Amino acid sequence: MALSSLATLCSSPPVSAVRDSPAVSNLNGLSPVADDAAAPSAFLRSGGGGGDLKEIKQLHCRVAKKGPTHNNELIAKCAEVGTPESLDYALKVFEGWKEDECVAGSLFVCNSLIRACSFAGLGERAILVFVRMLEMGVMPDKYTFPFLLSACTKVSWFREGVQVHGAIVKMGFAGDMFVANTLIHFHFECGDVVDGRRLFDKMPERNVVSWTSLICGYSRRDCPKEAVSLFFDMVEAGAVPNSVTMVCVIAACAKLQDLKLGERVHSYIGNLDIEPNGHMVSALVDMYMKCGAFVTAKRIFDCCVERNLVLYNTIMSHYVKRGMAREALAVLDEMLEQGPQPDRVTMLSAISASAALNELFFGKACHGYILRNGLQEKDDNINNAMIDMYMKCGESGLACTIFNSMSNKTVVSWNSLLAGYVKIGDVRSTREIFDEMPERDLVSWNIMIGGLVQESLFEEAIEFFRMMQREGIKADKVTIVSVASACGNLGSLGLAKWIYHYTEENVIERDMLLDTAFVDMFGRCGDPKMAVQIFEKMEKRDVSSWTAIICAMATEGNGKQALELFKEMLTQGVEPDDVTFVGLLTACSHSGLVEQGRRLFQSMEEVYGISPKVVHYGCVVDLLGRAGLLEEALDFIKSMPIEPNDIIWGSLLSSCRTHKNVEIAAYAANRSPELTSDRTGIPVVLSNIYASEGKWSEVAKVRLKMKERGMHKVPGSSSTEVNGVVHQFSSGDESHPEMSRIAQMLDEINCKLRDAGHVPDLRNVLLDVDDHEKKFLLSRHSEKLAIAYTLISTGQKMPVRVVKNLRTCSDCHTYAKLVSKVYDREISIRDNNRFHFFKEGFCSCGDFW
DNA sequence: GTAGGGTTAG
Repeated sequence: MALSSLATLCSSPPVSAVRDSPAVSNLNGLSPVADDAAAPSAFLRSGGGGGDLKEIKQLHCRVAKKGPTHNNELIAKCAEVGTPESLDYALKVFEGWKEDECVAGSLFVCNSLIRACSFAGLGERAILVFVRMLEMGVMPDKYTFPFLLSACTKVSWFREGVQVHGAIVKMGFAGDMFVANTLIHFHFECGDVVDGRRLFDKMPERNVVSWTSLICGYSRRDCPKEAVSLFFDMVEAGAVPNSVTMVCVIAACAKLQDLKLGERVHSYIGNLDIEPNGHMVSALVDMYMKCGAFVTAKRIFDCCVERNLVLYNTIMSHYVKRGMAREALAVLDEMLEQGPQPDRVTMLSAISASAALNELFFGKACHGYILRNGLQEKDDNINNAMIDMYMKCGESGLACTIFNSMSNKTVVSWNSLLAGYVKIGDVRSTREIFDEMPERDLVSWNIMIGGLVQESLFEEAIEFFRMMQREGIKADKVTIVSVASACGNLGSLGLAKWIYHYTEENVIERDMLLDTAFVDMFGRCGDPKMAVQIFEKMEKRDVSSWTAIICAMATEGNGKQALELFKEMLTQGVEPDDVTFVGLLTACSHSGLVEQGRRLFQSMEEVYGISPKVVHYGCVVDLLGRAGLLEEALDFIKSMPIEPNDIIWGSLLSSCRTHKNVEIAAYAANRSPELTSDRTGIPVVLSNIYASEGKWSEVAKVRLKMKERGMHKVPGSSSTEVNGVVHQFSSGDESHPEMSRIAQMLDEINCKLRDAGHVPDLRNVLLDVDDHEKKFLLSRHSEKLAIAYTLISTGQKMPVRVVKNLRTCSDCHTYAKLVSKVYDREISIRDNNRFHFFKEGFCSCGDFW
């Protein structure tokens, strides 16, 4: 942590506003001992201008009786000082001016005053001066208008600007190049691209500023392509770009995120012999960062000795965006030691960095600094960023205090709060805020949908997506990434196809992230062909894209293909991450590739420097257990350097079930920490193992234990989609409206299967009842209900797709195989672990799962 | 005298 920064941030002299701050009481308690002497002087500087105003007043007293000429002197002095106070003072003097006091030189003074107002960003005062000078009969000249118009532009006073434009034309100054240049700028800032361009085209002669205004205008109006192409036109036309032109065109390249183009434009700086300045360095660093050329950007930053505020802010914001929050704070450290005084943009990055690092202490220090310097006044962004920071640091109370104190809550303020509650996982508050919002935009919906997905409320996420459509909000790629994830988790191929077509029909921008989400979605929905098709068409693929396709292969049970893809990924120079290994190990496990799995696990740390997490150990336990190597799996667990969790023991247990090993099962169950927690997986599996071996007294013991702890078994449930409607069945469920037809069908299937030689495996019934009852219960497993319903509700040869919440039992597996043959239907069952594709009596898993 | 870089939420 940047301690010196903290010390400095906390030791600045407080102003009255700090006392009213919600955070301040805490901050005062936390602040290191104030040591003003150690703080950089810039930090202690007060507002400035107070002394100058005193000087102005003294001057006023001295010249008061000397006549009108001296008023000029006084106003010129005010303009020179240029603070709001001094300009107000000038206006007051100006107000008292009488017409006959105007003398030669007054026009010059008025122009200077308007110029000063424009510089200070005080458009209103500039207009006042202009109106007053007209009243007094001081006629403006061509020097009056550029600053007057630019003052209007700066404060977005477009109505007044249009009036000024009228005055310009009436008074005959429209032909002046300087005035025309300002008019171009004004029109572009109004959003009036066409008129701006027309003005440029009509100019009889142009200078570098004319070109630059046009290039800048296009770039800022989100037409960076036109901006860059105009730059080349300009060079072609023989006009010589200067450093301002370069800044504008570099900014346009940054917007395009086109590194090649950026480098080409960069080379002009040397070729045209343009002296590099601070503005240009900042623009270049920003451009290279936005184009992903981090090393080049960093080199330019490091080489620059005279680092100005914007350059620091640029590098800081990019560090934060790239997840390098510590580095961002190190930059702040350097600024506080030697550099320019941090401003509101600096603090926005500092707050973001605090939020990313969960550094509440530092965040509060930033809050204090912001209040002491009044940076939060008139700046909603700062307040919004602080809401975000406090929410991320777990201080929802402080976040709400800031939120409630804001007089001008924008949709962004609401969204920041909303996103904060999503991050804590507080679905109820999120929903309440969402309902309470006076206005919702695309981001609000995206936060809500993303939040529901995060909380595994996939159906609700889809429902919100539909609601969003009904309200006429057009989804973007961020929405679709969340929705695709929801579809993938629901495993509904119909929904997946629908959302995919929605994206194509609505021409929603595709990027690597979205394509990767689609690959993942189709992988999970049992359409690996589609996943591969999308993957192959991708222009750029990162580690997540490769991982998604590897996982798709793993889910399908295509271990060999998964390993092939991994090889290809390495050839293309993409480094695997820990998630990639989850996919690879799962793939090996599902395909019985024990040796390959062992080797991959070994290589994780040795070759790729990735320390295995619990989930990877779980995969290996699964790999060994499924292959029947239960002793080795147990030894492996015993040798783990980290504490095995419920999932590890659960995985071993379920292998014990498959391979009927009661001893190891009992051992594992007793080691599992879950028996003392309130989740149910392990006791259920254990009781199932005892049940399948007919050890009913043991079953009763485990069940009693569960009951005492208030646990209950999660009921098996399967869903299937028929004509776009999802039908849900739970085990033994008779509530479906078409239950009598389903029962009839179940009987028919049972007869046909019996004729085909199928004997129900009654060990799958985990209750102590007679065989007749067992047969009945077995025939009502949820996947069987779903299969039967789909068979009677869909046409011949239509595939049957079932999604199950638990692992499918061995009887249902055999059942599905035979149904696929007897009824000549392709059947897929996605259980909580993988896909099974049944066709002509065989399953894609090769009975290995 | 006109034109320029960095900005919060998904």
